[in-house]
This record gives sequence, C-alpha cells and structure tokens, in this order.
Amino acid sequence: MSARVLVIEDAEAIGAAVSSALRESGYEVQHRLDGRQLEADLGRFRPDLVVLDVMLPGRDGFQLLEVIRRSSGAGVVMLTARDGVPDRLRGLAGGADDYVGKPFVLAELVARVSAVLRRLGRTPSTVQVGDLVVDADAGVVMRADQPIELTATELRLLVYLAAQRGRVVSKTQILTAVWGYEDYDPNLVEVHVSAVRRKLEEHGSRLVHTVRGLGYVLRAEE
Amino acid sequence: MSARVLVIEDAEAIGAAVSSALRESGYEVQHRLDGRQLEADLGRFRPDLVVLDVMLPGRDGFQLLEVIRRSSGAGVVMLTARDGVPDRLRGLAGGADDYVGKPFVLAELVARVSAVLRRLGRTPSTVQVGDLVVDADAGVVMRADQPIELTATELRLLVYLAAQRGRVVSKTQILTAVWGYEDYDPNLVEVHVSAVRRKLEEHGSRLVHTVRGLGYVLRAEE
DNA sequence: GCGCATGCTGAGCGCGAGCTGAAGGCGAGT
DNA sequence: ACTCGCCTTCAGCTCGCGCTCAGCATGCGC
Repeated sequence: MSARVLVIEDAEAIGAAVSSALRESGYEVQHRLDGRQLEADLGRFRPDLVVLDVMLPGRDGFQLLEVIRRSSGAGVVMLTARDGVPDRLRGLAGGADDYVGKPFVLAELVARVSAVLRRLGRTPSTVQVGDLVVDADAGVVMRADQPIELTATELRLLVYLAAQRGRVVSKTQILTAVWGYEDYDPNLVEVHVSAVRRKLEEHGSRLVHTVRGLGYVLRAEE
Repeated sequence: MSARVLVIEDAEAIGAAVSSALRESGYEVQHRLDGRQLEADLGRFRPDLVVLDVMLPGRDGFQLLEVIRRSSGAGVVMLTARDGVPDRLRGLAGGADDYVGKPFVLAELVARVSAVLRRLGRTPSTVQVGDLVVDADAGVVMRADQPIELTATELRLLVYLAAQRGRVVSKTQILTAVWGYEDYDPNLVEVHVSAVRRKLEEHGSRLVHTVRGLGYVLRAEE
C-alpha cells in the first residue's frame, strides 16, 4: 500500500529530517549515510523511490544513479546544490526524475517525491472516500461523475484529508502539511475547511467532519 | 510491551515531573541530567524515544540529537524555549520528531510522546478491552461496530484508562496524565469518569470499575 | 445503628473552539 | 491600469464543552 523510499544522505541531520517528514506523509523510509550497501538495499528493501544526495563519500550520486537505473525501476529524486547548475545538467543527462536544490523546504521535497511516485504509478493518484473520488494527479474531484470545482489550496487540503482518511488530523498537522507553516493559526484552516465543506455539500457529499478539540476527519459514515 | 523513554533534562524538578508523568502513563523511564552517558544509555537502556532538552550543560540538545540519529532508531521529542523560534527551526532541520515549547503542560508532553511512539510503530494505536476498541489515532471508540460518541477529554481519559487496562489508576494519576494538573481535584475526574461510564453503558459496555479508596480500572467484568 | 468519608450526578455557568460573512491585498490575465 | 479570483485576516456570533458546586447515595469504621 504505502510506497517505500530510500534516502541516501550523508548529512545525518538533513537525512533524519527528510526521513521523518516522509514518514509523516505515510511512506516507509530507510535512511543510509552512503551508497555502499545500495545494491543490497535495492534487493532487500525494494524502494519505489530513492532520494539521492549528489555529494556523497565513496561513490557519488551520479554513480549511484546509474546503479539504480540499471538494476531497479525505482524513481530518483536528487538533492543538488542550489547554484550547482552543472549538477542539474549532469543529473538530467543521467535521468533522475526530479531535483531539489539545497537548501530546500521539507514540504517541497515531500511534494516532489509524491509527484514522482504518482507519475510512476507507484502511488494511487486517486483516492476514493464514500462516493467521492479525489484525483490528486489530475487535480480533479468527482462525485457521481460530476466534477466539483475547487481552488488550488482547497484541493491540496482535500487531498491531504483524503490521504489521511479515517484518521483525525489536527489543525496543526493540516497547517504544516498543506501550508508548511509552523505557527498556529487555526482560523486559516477553519476558513478553508469551511469552503471545501460547502462545495462538497452543494454536491450532496457530507464527508468532512469536525471533531471538537481534536481536528477534522474525512470519512464516509456519520 | 511498554516502551522505554529516556529523559535528558538538567533541571531536576522538571525532569522528575516529566519522568513520573511518563511513568504513570505506563512507560519505562530513565532520567539523566546531561548527555554525558548518552551513548552508554542508548546501548544499555535502548530507549524507543528520547525526550531531549535543548539547553544542556556540555553537549547541547542538537549535538545529542545527531548522536541519537546516528546510532539509534529512537524517536526524539525536544523541549524548546517557547519563544525561541530559532530553536524550533534548528530542531526541525535536525529532524526531531516533535517539539514541546517550555513552559509546557505535562499532559501535552505525554500526548506528544505517545503520538510519536505510535507513528514510529512502537505502540499500537488501537487497544482492545473486552468488546471495546479504542483507537487513539482515529479518535474513535467502537463497540460491536458501533461508534461511541465521546468528547475530546472523555476520549483522552478513556485512552489513558485503556492504556492502563487491568491496572488500578488513582485519580491523581489520571489528573496528571489527562489534564497535567498537579493539584488534587477528585471531583473533576469523577465527573468525567461518570460521563464516560454513562456513554459506554448506553452501548451496553460495562468496563469502568470503581475501586473505592484507590481509583478506577478498565477491565472486562468478572 | 450512627457518623464520617468517599463517590456519584444533575444543573448552571463561563469560556473558548469553531463557523462564517466581509473586506483588504496581491498576483495573473487582459 | 483595470478586473477578477483567490488567499488571508478580522470580528462577531453561536453553542458545546469542561468545570464548579451542591445535594444525594453508598461504603466503611466504630
């Protein structure tokens, strides 16, 4: 069900941050400090995607990229120096699926990882909750073959709720997942939840429930 | 069964309070005043999670965080100064699993610790007692496939009782675990226990027992 | 039995969580 | 420059919830 992501990053702090951010988005994550056991990891862990730092001790990111391409169907997202244009070019030539320049915002990396996984078809791009179909890839929400018009943030919000369906998510969680904010502004979330809820209900779909004191859930039954 | 938590906090009063609150929630706890023996503790005590103060004599919290990430799979919850936004940012980059700003309510810390442990898969998110299923993650309590409507505090209370099922817990313990209060107000607990009990019994579940003079237990009836 | 301690619960109240309409700001498109 | 749509902030309102209190019930010791 949930995709597996292998993170190869020698800076422990960054690697750990990336790992836990990905874990919170529901991925199964392994973290390595170098690419020495890469072949073994590909075989045993069988990642759907590898987050690869360019600068690594021993074999660098490009060499590892080749290994991955040769012996695995995994997607690859590379971490390059922001200004290192040459890196990006080399990576492009090598065929990574996407790039994120350091320093980066965690939310951006997570977004790119999910985008690549969706593109590769490793993650179902559509989630169904009740009679609602949320297609994150196409950016479309349907109910009974009728499209529901949502704005960009409303869509991101609903996609997140759909991914976490059945689980109560706090406003803080929503804030960090959808906006990347750290400070607590409950009203911002409330306003957008309200908008989403209204549009869904106009189409007869009552799925967004508030759990007072805890947060919101997307679920079918009352 | 019960997870191990290592608390590193140089202020003894705070460390002691945290430790006993965690112990009352059923965790096995070790308390250190600094991080000098961290490596040894990681090896011998093998904590599932470390509660880490940022301000510490000797190596500070961030340095210790790296050590933990490098040599252990333990989760990390950091204690940061409430106003120290830079701390939170540094911590995020460093990859702690969660943060609690000082001053904090004990109950909040305990809640975050359990949340992280659940996320890491060290603690099951659902507990079953008799025919009752308590799912802290989904924020739902079920009996015979029927959801039981509880308020936020009622849920926190029941989750705590469920975690301690079969064990008699005093009102004081409940008070610190669920509310983070220090002063003794038995009636507050009684009122909410009463509410929970009533709602459970409306669904035919008789699990909350009073042990006069000691406290309450959650257990399948004899 | 009596008296005290402990526990239970219905009622009321204040607060704050949550919802929403409105308005300002900003960027994109024309 | 102007318009339009979207995001965000703000303020006012509602109502559910949590807490306190008081009176009653139940145990327990004597």
